[in-house]
Amino acid sequence: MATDLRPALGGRDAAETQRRLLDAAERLFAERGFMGTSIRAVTQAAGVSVSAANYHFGSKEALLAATYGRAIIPLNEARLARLTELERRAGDAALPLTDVLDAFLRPVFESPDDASFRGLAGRLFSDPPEIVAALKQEYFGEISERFVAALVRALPDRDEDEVKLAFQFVVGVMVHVIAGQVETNPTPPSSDVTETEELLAQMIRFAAAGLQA
Amino acid sequence: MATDLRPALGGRDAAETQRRLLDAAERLFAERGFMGTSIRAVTQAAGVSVSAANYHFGSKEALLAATYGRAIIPLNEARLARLTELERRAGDAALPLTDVLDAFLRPVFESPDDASFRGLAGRLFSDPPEIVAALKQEYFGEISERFVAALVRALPDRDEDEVKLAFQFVVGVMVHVIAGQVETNPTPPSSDVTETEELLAQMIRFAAAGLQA
DNA sequence: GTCTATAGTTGGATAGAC
DNA sequence: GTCTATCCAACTATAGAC
Repeated sequence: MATDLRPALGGRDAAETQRRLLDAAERLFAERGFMGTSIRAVTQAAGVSVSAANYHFGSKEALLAATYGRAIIPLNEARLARLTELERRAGDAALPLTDVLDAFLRPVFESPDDASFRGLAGRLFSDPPEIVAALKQEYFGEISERFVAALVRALPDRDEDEVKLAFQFVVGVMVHVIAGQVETNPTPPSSDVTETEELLAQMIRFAAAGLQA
Repeated sequence: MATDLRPALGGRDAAETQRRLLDAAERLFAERGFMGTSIRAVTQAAGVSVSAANYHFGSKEALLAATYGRAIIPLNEARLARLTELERRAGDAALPLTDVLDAFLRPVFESPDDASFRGLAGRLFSDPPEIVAALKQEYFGEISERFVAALVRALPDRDEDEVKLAFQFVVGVMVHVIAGQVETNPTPPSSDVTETEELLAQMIRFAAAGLQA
């Protein structure tokens, strides 16, 4: 069934090969970082040949860039859509602080099925700068500016430089969580979704209090 | 002058070679991570031969362990000394929250002259687990337990699991800052020391508010 | 204690057959 | 479009001279 028409010639479908490579790359780059991940490890996990990766993406760095593109563009679109909707509803009034934080954090935690792509976002802050600086600017620069501006609007009485600094603290919390460094103590009857929801609520509460302090 | 008696035979002093290696390793492991740093890069920066590193430390992983030992043991001693003094002064009363946070954070930011060793602590949370898990337990396990207990004592009305979680958020903020990911906007007449002091004060204020929320 | 030289792997990338 | 085979550079670690 489905649309799995194999090409008449040669091996697998090209799109399928690329998808498998990106899936494996996403997981491995997230878990082990760029320097800790070899092309061979990615291709082996994807079940394709080493040269397939170079054919489809050109280089290891280009594979990383493609991996970020696929994972983070939808995430950032979700963030900006939520923020835009908040701004529309608020009109000229101050933005509600916890809603702004929710718009920033929630898409990170509820997007895809598995957690691997979350760690990838964290690597923007720990992989060597010459590898990820451009990607960080591309995928986090605008987001950062938009949300800082929103937080300044949500906290009209606070000094702007202090809000900027506190936003970076919030990013630190987020990165730490998505890097898998936070152990939760789930209260016994707890599904994955309620656990995630609880963690998100705690992060927002922590961040909101810190921003208001 | 001084006690720089060169050994009668052979090249340089062994202790001096080790010091140079540890200095270079500290900086490079901090900046580029374990996988991103080659022994050759370390020995070249230290001005010694490749084999000197293996002779003195045995392997790349052992060099990393030695680097952590030299950098973090004094740091943790300072943290625990401050905490113990706080507990002594408080007697049976609740511990003052901001003082506990100060005891945890201040030694990280005022210890050595240069910033390289700070980043090393951050690598405990971003280098591949099979490399740093044991080091993280060794150099952060006890510290973490002691400070969580102190924070629980400082916040007797708060749920213990929530305090544990919030402590991990504080660690996230700290790691983000020591990893060099936070840009400060220093108000013009600002020396390094007042800038650091200001950053520390902001972190403590942010963390204290989040913990109390 | 330090060096040069080298062994033995593993890495990224490419050529050429199919 | 995919594969096998290969090149070449860089790596960790060690052997052996001094």
